Amino acid sequence: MPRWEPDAQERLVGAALELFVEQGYDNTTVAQIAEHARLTKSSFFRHFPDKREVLFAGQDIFLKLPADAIASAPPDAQPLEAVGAALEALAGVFTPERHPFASTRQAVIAANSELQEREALKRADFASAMRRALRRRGVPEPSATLAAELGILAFRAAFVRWADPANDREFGELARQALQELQAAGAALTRTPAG
Amino acid sequence: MPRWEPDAQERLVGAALELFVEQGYDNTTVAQIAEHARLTKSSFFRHFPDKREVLFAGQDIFLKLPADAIASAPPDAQPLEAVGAALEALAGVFTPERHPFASTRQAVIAANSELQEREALKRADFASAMRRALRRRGVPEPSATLAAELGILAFRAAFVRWADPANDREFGELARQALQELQAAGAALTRTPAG
DNA sequence: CGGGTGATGGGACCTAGTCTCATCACAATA
DNA sequence: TATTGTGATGAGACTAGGTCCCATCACCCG
Repeated sequence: MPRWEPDAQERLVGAALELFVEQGYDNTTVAQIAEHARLTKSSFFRHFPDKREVLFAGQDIFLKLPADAIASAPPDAQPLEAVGAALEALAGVFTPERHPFASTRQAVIAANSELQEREALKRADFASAMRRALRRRGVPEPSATLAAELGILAFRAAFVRWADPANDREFGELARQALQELQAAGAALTRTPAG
Repeated sequence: MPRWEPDAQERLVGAALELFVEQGYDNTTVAQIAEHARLTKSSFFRHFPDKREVLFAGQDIFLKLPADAIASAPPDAQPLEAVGAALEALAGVFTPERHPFASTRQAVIAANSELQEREALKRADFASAMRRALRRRGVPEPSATLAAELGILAFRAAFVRWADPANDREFGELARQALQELQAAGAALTRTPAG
């Protein structure tokens, strides 16, 4: 039995998303979000370091799951195979139930450059985590960085397709496909060296 | 004869960098920067939309120069050749005179995540500009995105090497080399398809 | 029943950023 | 010389994000 009304953080996230959709990110104050979650501004900042973070709660798994997947890939797996495993490790995050939330959230982010800025930083951290995991496998530079960035590109493409309202395919499958498409494009690009 | 003391923007940038180095980005207020440039807080925000932007003044050329270079590349040039031309178009920006400023600035950014966030966004805009320029040449997706991102990776690697105090090589040359290294790594990665 | 513990409320405080209005330095013109 | 226009600046009020500190409250444990 919780001491106070439970799930404060989830309430804040829900209230924030709701208000952002209704009246926009800029026109919503932290005090409003907190109020709608039956909390105060003080408590909001106990749960999130700043206003933007309320839309990036729990994103730490994007650092841990893929890195673990890369670390535990077969020793003889190629870098891009490990990256593929990293993306598939995230399939559990993108379930059909979370589809409405994810697409709404993405629409809010797309409407605000402050949020896109934060998202860009998160992606950079994501890429960095995969890069480090690949380095630990002995993948040299610049291959590790390149493979990690290919993973990010595949992730972005897969997410866009997954978030489409008409989509009914599973994220891991979309990610695998996106990675293969990038691989094919990369092979085409590097087949005829530039310079 | 200028009406007021000239070069207000340059004075603000100089004052900001100086203060950021001395006492850190967080511990420096906009009012302090303005004061050191013999201006007021009001004027600061007339020259820059926010505090971070003072370190990204004039970065618009990173959108225009590369895009123009890609647009004016020979019609039969491969995507990565166009990207190479885009990076070389920036050589004029990275002159030896700007070396001290650039490396100091980069050290300040490296010490503050708020600034890294802004830099990540700028890089995304940079990549997007190159991607669009490639699309206008008829390069299909995902090749355009991939080539643009390879350009960003090459740019980052080249900049790090150029900014090294011991470096005496020209930026365009470093960029070309970085791009070729990435190309080689990409060929190695895609030689043995994953999955 | 009294003392921890952790989440919360409340409010003071600082600074980034916006907005409005007055002022100033100079140019152009009469 | 006087007038008027223009663009950059100064000044100050105001909002909101974010920090900090302290009191309070709900519950657990001894």
